Amino acid sequence: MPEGHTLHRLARQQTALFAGRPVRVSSPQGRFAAGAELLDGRVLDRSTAYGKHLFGAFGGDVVHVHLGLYGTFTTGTGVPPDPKGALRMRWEGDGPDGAGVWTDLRGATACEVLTRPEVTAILDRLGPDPLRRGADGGRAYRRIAKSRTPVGALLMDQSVLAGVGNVYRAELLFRHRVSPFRPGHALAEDEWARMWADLVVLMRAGVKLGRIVTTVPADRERRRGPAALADAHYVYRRTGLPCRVCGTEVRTEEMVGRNLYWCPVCQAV
DNA sequence: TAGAAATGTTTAG
DNA sequence: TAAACCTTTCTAT
Repeated sequence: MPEGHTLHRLARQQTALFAGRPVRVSSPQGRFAAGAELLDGRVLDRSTAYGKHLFGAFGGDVVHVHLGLYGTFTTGTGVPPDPKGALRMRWEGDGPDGAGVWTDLRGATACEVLTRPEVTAILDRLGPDPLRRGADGGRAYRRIAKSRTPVGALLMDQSVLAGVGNVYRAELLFRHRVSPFRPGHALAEDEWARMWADLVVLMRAGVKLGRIVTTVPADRERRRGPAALADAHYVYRRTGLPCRVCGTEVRTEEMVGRNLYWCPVCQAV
C-alpha cells in the first residue's frame, strides 16, 4: 500500500514506538543479515520519511527502506509471531511504556544500511514532498511547465514530485478535471497551485487514515466507517464503471508502464 | 497448483 | 522500451 502517506505514517509510528531506546534487529530471512548485525542493540534516534523513502537513523548509520510495489511492515505489541515467509527485517523493542513492541518488514525493494552522505544523495534526486513542512510546490511547477511530457507521467516522476504514486496521480487529475495526456507546459500556474494545495490536504488525510480516500473529506469518511471503502476513489481501478460525476465509463490505458485511469468526458483536455 | 495482479524503481538494450 | 526484481494474495483451472 505504499505511496508517500504510508511511509510518513510508518515514520511516525516507528518513532513513537522505538525511538530513544535500543532495538533488537534481526533478519530471519537472511537477506539483511549483515545490516541487522551492525545495528542490533543500538538506539534508534528516529525514523523519517521523504517521498516514498523511509530512513531509520541509528547514529551515523541509517537504515534505508523502499517498499517498492508490495513491501509491507506489520507491527504489533507483545511477543512477536514465529517468523514465517520471507521476513527481511524484524525490530523488537520495549515500547514507550515498557511493553514489548515489534515490527516486521517483508517484500521491500530496498532495505540497506547507508551512511549520511549516501542518504543525502538520495534526497538530492527527489522533488518536493507535499507531506514535508515547507515543501515548495513551485519547484515541481518549474519542471512541469517546461516539459512536453504528459502530466500523467510527470506526476509519477519522483524527481518532479516525491511521494505521489498511481492512486494519487489518477485521483488528483480527476479532481482537477485535467487530462493525463495534457503536456506539462499546458498546465497553468494557478491550476498547479490548486492541485498542490489539494495534494497536501489529501495526503495528510491519507497519513491520518492509513489509506487513500479522495472522494470524501477525511473526517466525514471516518464517521461513515467501512461502508465508505467501496467509494474511496473517483477513477482509480474503476475501469468500465460509470464516472461518479458524469456517468461516462471510466477508461484505462498504460502510461509509462503503469495503469492509468481517467474519465474521458470530465478530463477531456 | 498455476497464474495474474498490485499503491514502484532500477538496469539493460 | 522492456525486463528484472522484491512477496503476498486472490482467482481460475
